Amino acid sequence: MKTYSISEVANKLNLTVYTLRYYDKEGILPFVERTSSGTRLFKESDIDALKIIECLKSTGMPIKEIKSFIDWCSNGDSTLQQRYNMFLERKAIVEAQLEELRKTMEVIEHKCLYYKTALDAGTEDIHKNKKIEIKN
Amino acid sequence: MKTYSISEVANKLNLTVYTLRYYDKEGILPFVERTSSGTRLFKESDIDALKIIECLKSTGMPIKEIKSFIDWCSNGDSTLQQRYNMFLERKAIVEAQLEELRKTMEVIEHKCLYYKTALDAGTEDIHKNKKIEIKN
DNA sequence: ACTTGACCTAGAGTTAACTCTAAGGTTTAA
DNA sequence: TTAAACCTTAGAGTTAACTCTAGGTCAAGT
Repeated sequence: MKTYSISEVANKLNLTVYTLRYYDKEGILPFVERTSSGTRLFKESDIDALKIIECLKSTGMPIKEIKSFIDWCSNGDSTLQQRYNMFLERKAIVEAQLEELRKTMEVIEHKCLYYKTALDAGTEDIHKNKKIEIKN
Repeated sequence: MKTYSISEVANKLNLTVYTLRYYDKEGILPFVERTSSGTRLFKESDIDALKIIECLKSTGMPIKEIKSFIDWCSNGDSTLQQRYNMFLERKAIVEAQLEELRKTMEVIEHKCLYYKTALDAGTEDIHKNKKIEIKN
């Protein structure tokens, strides 16, 4: 079975070796094996697990909570319900994030138009009588 | 013209008074006026500006960069191009964030299904022969 | 044999964005 | 007039997630 060194994994996943060692220190890489001399050996499945870790991280999940999940994974089928609940919760969080990001996008797009108009007019004053214009 | 105290603004925008004072210290609230005794008085337009600041912050923009924008705003029409460019750049960033968040959502939804199936079966082993099943 | 380059750990340092404390000033209402 | 409930500043403390350094081990190539 093919294995990868820490720097190979870092390259593959766009992380640094420092970050991977930090993750290991925090206990979220308990599955990574070592050579007799102590060098980490990452399996293909370890890289898959790291991709899930990065996915959870991208939802804003703190490393301590990711550790709970990893611990559950190590504890087998008795933790299936917790893991399912965790992903349902994450789903709700990401849905809320998407909704907020869409709102943010609307504001930003509105500002793009605002500044385009101002730039064409040469002055921001073009927007000064906005409310009066709406009235008429 | 109606004005608001720092704690009123904090409540209105779901921030703390500490955060607002920190923003002021960082120089992103130069427009907020004071009473003769030094108490901050927030105008309606200051609250609007804070909403834009929160919008930019939600895109991951660091406060130092937000300060550049606020400084440009203080410098009038000569900075319209910079401000326009900044919002175009932010738009591209938010588009990328939306795209990544959608991908994250797909992974999370997949995991929800995965754990639902495992939970119904009572064991994660139900997923063990996945690749073989696809072959047949 | 020895250099090179990758690996290791422990632990210190960094950064951003708060978050709070201490010490003090002001306003309001009984 | 005095207590409560605000407000102020300077500056220290916190937290998460890295990021790096020092000092050392190990395996491969010349």
